[in-house]
Amino acid sequence: MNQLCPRFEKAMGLLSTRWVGLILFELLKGAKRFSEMEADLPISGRLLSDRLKLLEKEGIIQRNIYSEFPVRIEYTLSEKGKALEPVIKDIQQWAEEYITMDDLKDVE
Amino acid sequence: MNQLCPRFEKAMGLLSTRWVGLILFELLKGAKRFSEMEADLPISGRLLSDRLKLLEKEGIIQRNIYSEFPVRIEYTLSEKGKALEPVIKDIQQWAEEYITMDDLKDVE
DNA sequence: TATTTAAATTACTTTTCGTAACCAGCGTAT
DNA sequence: ATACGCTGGTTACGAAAAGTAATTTAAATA
Repeated sequence: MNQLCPRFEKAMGLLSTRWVGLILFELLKGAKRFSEMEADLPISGRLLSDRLKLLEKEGIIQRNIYSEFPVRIEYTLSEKGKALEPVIKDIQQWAEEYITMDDLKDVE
Repeated sequence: MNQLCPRFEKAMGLLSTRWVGLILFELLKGAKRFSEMEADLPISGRLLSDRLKLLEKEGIIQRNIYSEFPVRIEYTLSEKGKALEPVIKDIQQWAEEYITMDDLKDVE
């Protein structure tokens, strides 16, 4: 009986897309290349490629090409992306306070 | 080359589980019954059931049974769950500021 | 044109999702 | 007793998305 705010629903949809949070966390530390992110995150190249395209389309990240040898491509947060920093920080803080060792055992 | 914090990764995994964000948003408004959430959220009973079980297992929500006629079962946030309020509020604020009408058209 | 390196895609299998139909338990009416 | 109505789920199954590994594209040198 209660309408959800469409903007919130959209935002939540984006942020709850698998791996998007970790990619944002990574990019908050600064510009990153594809292979760096692939190494740092537990995500396959296929999905990393998908998610970077999604985030670029949504205006959250920028893709910068440097025509060096070999070619270098860096991903950075846009202003819209940087504005998500509080969200990520809050999650970090919550995790530190409420995620226990037991939670990490993950004995599903 | 950069290690992710396991607690953060776990928290992000939880929060980025489909529908979890919307369920939290719903429960921040107060106790809710299964059928209320099913009506309010664009989620099927099967997944709502799955997610409620997950969140209960993770200690984020509580399931309270009232033996009335007919039986009433209410879900509420635990302390751990309520502590996620800042995350949800930040997402709301970000959505209001950065999600445009265009974003909502979603013409993928 | 062949080489080198990074970035991205394709082909294929496994997991998760979404829809709709179905079941359980309990109090009440017949 | 048994049949019904109400809430709160679960099951079955086809569709969609994710995971893995091998392959392809592309650009600057040589």
